[in-house]
Amino acid sequence: MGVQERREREKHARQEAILEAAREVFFTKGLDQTTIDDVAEQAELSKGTIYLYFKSKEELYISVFTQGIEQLTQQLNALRDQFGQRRADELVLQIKDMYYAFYHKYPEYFYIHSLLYHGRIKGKIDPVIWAASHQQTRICLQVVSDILQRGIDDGLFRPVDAWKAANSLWGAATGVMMMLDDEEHQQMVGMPAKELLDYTTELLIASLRQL
Amino acid sequence: MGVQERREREKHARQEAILEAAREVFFTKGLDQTTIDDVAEQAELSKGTIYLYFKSKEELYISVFTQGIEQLTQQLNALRDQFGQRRADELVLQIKDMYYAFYHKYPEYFYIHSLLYHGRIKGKIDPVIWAASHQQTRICLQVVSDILQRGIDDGLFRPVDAWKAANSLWGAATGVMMMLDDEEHQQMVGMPAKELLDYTTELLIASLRQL
Amino acid sequence: MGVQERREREKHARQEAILEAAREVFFTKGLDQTTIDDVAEQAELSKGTIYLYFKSKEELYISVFTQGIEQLTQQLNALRDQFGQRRADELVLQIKDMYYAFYHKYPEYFYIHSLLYHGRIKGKIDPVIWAASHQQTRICLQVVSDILQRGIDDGLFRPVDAWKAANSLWGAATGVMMMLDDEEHQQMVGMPAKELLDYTTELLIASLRQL
Amino acid sequence: MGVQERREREKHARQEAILEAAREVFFTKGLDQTTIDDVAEQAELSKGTIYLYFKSKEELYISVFTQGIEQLTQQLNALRDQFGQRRADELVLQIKDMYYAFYHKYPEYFYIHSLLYHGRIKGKIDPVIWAASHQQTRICLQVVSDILQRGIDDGLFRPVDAWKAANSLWGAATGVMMMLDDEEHQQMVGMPAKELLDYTTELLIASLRQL
DNA sequence: AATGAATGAGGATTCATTCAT
DNA sequence: AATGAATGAATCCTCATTCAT
Repeated sequence: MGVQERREREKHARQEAILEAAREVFFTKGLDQTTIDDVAEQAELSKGTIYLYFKSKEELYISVFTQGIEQLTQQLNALRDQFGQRRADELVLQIKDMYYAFYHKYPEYFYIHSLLYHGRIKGKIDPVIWAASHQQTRICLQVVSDILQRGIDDGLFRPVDAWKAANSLWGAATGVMMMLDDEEHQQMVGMPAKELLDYTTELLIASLRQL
Repeated sequence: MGVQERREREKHARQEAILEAAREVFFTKGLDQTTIDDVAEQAELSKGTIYLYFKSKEELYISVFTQGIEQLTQQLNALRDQFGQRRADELVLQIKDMYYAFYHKYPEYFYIHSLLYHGRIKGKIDPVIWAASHQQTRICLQVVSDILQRGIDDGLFRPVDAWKAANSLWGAATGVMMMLDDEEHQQMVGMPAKELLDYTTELLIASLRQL
Repeated sequence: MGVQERREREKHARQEAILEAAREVFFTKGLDQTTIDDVAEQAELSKGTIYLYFKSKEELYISVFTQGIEQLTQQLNALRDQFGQRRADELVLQIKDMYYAFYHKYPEYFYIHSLLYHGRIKGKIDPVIWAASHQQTRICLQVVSDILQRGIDDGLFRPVDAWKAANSLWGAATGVMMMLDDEEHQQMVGMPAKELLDYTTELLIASLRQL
Repeated sequence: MGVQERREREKHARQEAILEAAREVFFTKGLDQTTIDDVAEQAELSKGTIYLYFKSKEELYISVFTQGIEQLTQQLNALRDQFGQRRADELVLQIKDMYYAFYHKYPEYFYIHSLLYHGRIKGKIDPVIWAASHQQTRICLQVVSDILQRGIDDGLFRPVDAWKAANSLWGAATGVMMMLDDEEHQQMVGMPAKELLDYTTELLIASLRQL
């Protein structure tokens, strides 16, 4: 009895360890430039073992991605519980900072779009994993939308389409962060990513506010 | 004498043809998934010929990128000439539409950041070409900035930092377009990219306006 | 004491079960394309267990082969007991039908020659098992030879070399059956394997008959 | 002009050289046990070059097979031209010897059936090449059938179905040769393959003869 | 006896780049 | 200048076998 449980636990732990190692290398080198050998070495396991836990390099990659989004979702859900205690505009700013911290830890997450775009990944992974990944993103956006709606209900924001505004905020934030991700680009612009992000968010929120 | 000129002309024309072919395939498959054979076939040339004109796959890729930005720059410069005839806020909206059209034709341009980020490209290309690429981007942003400044001077916009606002607009626009680039993501959001772009731009400009 | 016997029995039963499962997959996919995982799954056992009963994939394969030939031998021996009741030419026809039925059930047995030929197997299996496999084949041929000799003694067949004729019959039967084993080849020839087998046997027996 | 011709010639010569090298190793080790490296080394070329001429290991294998059958076809066609000069039964014996010589040089050709049987090959090769391979086999059988028909028309053979008899002869010959292909099996039987082949053919022809 | 996680050698295939013609 | 044949390093994935539990 206990044996099976322990095995289960160990198996899960190993899977987590592989994901952690994979994140490390994928974020350093990108999907195409990362080899399974790289991941195996980082995880201090043999190549074959990686394939015991993940069917292909692509599935491993998307799993890393999904896990990351899950973390973000958890944070957002925790925030949701503070609905009663804070004003909606404060919550939005908190989300922004949360998102920024996430971006700093997992910048690669933003580049996955490029791979989706070219169909580089789609055909090679389990549809279930694929769907889960999309679902997570939806949940993130939904939390933002709910918060905005709350602000509207409270008379803090104008009666805009909360979902639309949430997507605007999310997209704009992503865009400015990505733009300043490149070191040289940042020097050209002459300000840190955080500053531009704050500024952009400020502009958007100001627009949403009830006059 | 005339011979040399003709040669020069032909050489340039061929280079343009290769760039055109390369754009076609790079945009369809992405850098890593594109082979030189793909480019050669598209250009109806032999593999070896490609290497007569470009030192490596990476240099070819960045050249495509640079050329694209050049086109955008030209359009923006043409706009600059209308400074006297139109209001700054109208010009900004025109730039937005121009940028959207550009994005529709060359979505890949947005993904190059991912490659820059991983250093996938930098070490393999001629520094001169590299610098030119950055310079082009600066010019684009400068035009937007100039237009905003003009709006401020005209009392149309609040006295914000034009350069900062230009970067906000550019980054936000890029972000929302990229976000809705993925077909499935677009379905999840439930609105076309253009609509979200228009909405986001509207919000930002409203914020900039003199009350 | 009784415990040991039961253990012995169980062990044997399990070995049989593995052989049965192995036959199933080996005959479907061939030696090289079959994995031990395939066998384990079919047997509803773990990979490791297979290795408790058979030293290697090759030994398992040859065991399957030997077991099949043993079945054929048993049938042939049963036939031998009818020596007194039937004419030799009738017995030969019965053997032919028996062989055809065997071929239908175990076509793979004919292909093992290819593996023997390339030495693909020899070095990897227990010599005892190997010798047993050859011995079985000899027994089959001996039964046919004995029947032919009986026909000769009875004045039914011409006084030919019974062993030689037995080998002719066996080889020819094998050849025509294998030839029509391939679906497309069969379509090309335009007749079912059984028909060609009957025809060929008829021709050979006619030749052996006393005029 | 001459350049293109020479290139063409060289290309063909290289392809032939690869086929020759491939035959060598395939016949020694069998399809599954042969690596492309083996072939490349034998051909004194690099691995990549092999793939320049053949799409996959399987296609190379079937090409070797087809080329072998082509040789046999040529020999058979040459024989056809002697129709006027020799009796049909003599021609059949000549074909038998020709087939035996072929078997001695290319024993592997007989084992290809095993690979066809398991579908090991079919899905991985160009249908055109595949069809050609079947077509060649048909031609071989047709020549034998034509000769038999000639013998029937000449009153040398009984009025049997020539196509059916041709398939019987071909299959039987293949079967006895394969059976004695294995060295140990041959020792068990106690006679060389040629002797059993001659004997079997004799029996079959005797059966076909007009009494 | 049974399990199944871990290993790592092995092999097919691809593709950027070179170079002789 | 243009070609395209040749190269061989690189990489994904498989699977027979071992071994600790």
